[in-house]
Amino acid sequence: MKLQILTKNEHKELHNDIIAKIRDLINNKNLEPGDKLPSERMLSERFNVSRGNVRESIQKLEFYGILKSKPQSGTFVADIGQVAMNGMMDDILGLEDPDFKSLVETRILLELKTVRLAAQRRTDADLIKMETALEAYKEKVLNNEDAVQEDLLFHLAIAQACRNSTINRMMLIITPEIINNFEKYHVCDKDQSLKGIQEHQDIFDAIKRQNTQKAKQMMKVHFNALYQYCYNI
Amino acid sequence: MKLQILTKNEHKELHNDIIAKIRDLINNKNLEPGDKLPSERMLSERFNVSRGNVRESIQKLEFYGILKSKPQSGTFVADIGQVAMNGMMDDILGLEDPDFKSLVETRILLELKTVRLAAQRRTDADLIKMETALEAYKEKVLNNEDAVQEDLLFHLAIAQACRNSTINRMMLIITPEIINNFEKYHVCDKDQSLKGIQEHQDIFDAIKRQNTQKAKQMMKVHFNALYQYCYNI
DNA sequence: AAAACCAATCTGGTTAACCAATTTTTTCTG
DNA sequence: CAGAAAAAATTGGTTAACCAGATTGGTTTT
Repeated sequence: MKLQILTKNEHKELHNDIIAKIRDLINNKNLEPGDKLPSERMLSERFNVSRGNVRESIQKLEFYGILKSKPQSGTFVADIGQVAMNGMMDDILGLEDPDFKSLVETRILLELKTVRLAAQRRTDADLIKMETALEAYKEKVLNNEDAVQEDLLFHLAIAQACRNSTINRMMLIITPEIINNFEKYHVCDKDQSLKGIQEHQDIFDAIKRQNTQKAKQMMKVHFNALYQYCYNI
Repeated sequence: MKLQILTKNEHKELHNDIIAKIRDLINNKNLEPGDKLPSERMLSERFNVSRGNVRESIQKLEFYGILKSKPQSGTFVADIGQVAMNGMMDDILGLEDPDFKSLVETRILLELKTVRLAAQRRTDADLIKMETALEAYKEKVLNNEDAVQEDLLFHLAIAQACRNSTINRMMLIITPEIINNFEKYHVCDKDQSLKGIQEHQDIFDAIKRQNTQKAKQMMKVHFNALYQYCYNI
């Protein structure tokens, strides 16, 4: 086989192509939950791609819970049934790259929840972490320095305090994508930062006093500018 | 080097170990955004692990937006700054496996949003997809068959209609994990399924009439049993 | 006849060798 | 000496070879 280095897009297309072929294979062979897929070598030969590519696609399907690999044994169809499998496969293949609006919409949704949960569940250690991040943010802003990182860390500290590992993971996933878009669209400015100090302080105080309503309300205020901006792109 | 096959847990530990070492390296060498990391070969030698392990760790850090690989050139620190980088690294290293409660909590949060957005934004094509899934669900339940898959597909159809690729992606991530836990804890039963038909119908009707308030309310009702169950584990 | 055992085979996991694009260094030329 | 051209070294991407554990089918033993 000819060696060829792929661009990110070509790579993704090949990837999706293999995933679609695996789906068709499962359907054609009527493989049911628990059944074993042909070996990676057989698949790579049948699809006329390298074994590495097959492995990568299988790993993605494992990430989404559709397949399960067992070492030295084989790759198996997970227990989610044919109908669900096909539905999820279509979803996975149709996944678009996230746009800025959907990112912001999701971030606001998540953070309005994390701040409420954090107000309920925060420990003393969480408070210290948040306060540290808040002080670092203040110092940067008052020195007229860029404080995007410290802003971010304060929000991540809240997410950690909400004691929900799934939400926490999702915040981690969207955070870098948000940052990249922020830089691309130049969302931040100095005036915002000064207002931000008070807003961050209000949020922190509400969490400290375990006032869930107030915490959510203050977070809403904090996101107001971003919300407006996002919906006027 | 001795060959050794790792269990999933050992694999994860090695992985986190390498990530921590990369973080320390960036800090010690004071690498700033845009700077180049040592090559994969150098890292694998320095950390005394295989190059494949290093590659895998780098790919994870790329997923979270901390590093960027450029083919035939090198791996670079992303533009998020040292403070943010350290904060996110700690978060990534501290990520726990998702527990059932956090999954359900997150699913309810996401779906109360998707149903509202779907009611606003659904197209005719979305309606058809949802109705198809709904009819399949009805048929299964009325025939006294297991309908977990069809249930799931209806909810995924709503998620697609919400026109938010990020939320959609997150629904896809947690869905298989939810299913696995459902099976483990035997959440579903027959009585729920019969009630489920009416609840699904109510949700669908509200989305069709674009009644956002009603849609959210009906989804809340639909999740009530799950919510109670989850908080009493 | 059933159970225990063993070796050949098959599997996913792992490593090492190889490739092509890029970057750096050297050499050549004006 | 400066600049261009060429060659050597470096890099991430890719493929192929190898490994250890699991499976399987046949054989032996009880």
